[in-house]
Amino acid sequence: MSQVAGRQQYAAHVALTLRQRNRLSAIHRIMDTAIDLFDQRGYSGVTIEEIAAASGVSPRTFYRYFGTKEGLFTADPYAAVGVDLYTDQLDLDDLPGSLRRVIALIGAPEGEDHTAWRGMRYVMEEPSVRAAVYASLDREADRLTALLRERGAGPAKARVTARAYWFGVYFGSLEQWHLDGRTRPVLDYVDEALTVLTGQA
Amino acid sequence: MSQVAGRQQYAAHVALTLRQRNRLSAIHRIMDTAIDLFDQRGYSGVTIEEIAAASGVSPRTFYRYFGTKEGLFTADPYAAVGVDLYTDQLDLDDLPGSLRRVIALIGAPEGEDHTAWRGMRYVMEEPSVRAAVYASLDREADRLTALLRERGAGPAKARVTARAYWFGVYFGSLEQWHLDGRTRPVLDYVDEALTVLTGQA
DNA sequence: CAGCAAACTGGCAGCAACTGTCAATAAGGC
DNA sequence: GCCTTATTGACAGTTGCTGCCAGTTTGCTG
Repeated sequence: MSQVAGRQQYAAHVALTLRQRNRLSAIHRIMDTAIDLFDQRGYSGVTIEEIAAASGVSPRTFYRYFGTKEGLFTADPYAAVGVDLYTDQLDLDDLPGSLRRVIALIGAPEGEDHTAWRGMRYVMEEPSVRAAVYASLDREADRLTALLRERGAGPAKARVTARAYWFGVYFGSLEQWHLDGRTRPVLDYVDEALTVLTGQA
Repeated sequence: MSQVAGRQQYAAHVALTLRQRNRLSAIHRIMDTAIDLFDQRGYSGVTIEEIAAASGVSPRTFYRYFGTKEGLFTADPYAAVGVDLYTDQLDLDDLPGSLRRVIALIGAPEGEDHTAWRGMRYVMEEPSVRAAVYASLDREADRLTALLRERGAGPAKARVTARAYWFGVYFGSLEQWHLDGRTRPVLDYVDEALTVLTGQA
């Protein structure tokens, strides 16, 4: 989820210490600054040193926050604060519904300039970023596989289902939506994709 | 296909020029040497400079052949010779059968030491290698999506199906097989995974 | 078989991503 | 207001990767 559009403003209702608030605002500032620069000069045309300088932070700190350059797109600011948006929405008996809720929660699809979706272009078009997002999907699929197994699903069923949902339906829907120019609502694409898997029209 | 175990001996029946033969043997030599070194000191414990030196090749040439360090695991030696093993096996009206043929063709699963499967460990366990393999799957899924669309499938159906097959069934099966210690035949896992998608027991 | 164009290789220089270390600084409990 | 502890910045160093050019090998052609 957050790996594709992980820069949100929800969940401000958690009590945060000053350090955490500073950290969080720095993270958001760096993310915005970075995408501004990318929009100007392209992803590979911007160095981390530049991003750090423009954000008023040392390069070393950038790495502490994001780990890698691609981490800008996969880091979930709220994970550091202990908020797990994904698990809250998960219902193992209703994966389609869970997926719809996660997508809906990420942000309103209308509005090309919605800050949450500005990074989508790079996720889809920049190979290294795309690869990093896939690694996130991989981890999520692993988590889901384990949960399904706890519920009694066989290894094959659990693994294939989890991967089909995350890589096929989730990412596939977002990609198709992006390729179509983001005109129709994302949820339409998700619904279409879900019927392919579940088989019912 | 080849991205997971792309170091085979099949297709020696193609007429090759001296340059191509030299290139091919160098590629195989480098791959073998590299995995030997990895087995000794771990993936990140070996530098490309060392691999090149041990293979009797300049580092620059390594990059010309493989592009990246992970390219060792995703490069298909036979693509350079114009052999497309995948397309030959593809039947759009029988994706399950196509997948079984591709897996069967990669190599006999028996024999832990079969040279084709030595790299599997790194594909599964080394994050950067895994990511590179995912990028390969991504490309294959794209190809398959386009082919399915040409056959009249809708965008959602084509995209979700292609991704579910490559990421879910193909990679999922190999992973499960690897996790289980490579005891039962791979094709058993593929069959199990296929029934999850197609729905029939 | 000689000669030539093309492909290939190696070495060098350089950039940028990333990491370990340690001193300096800021935050939060007492 | 102090003292512990987490967080940051600066520095130096390693490694993956690329552009460039000169030297060599290959394989076609007259």
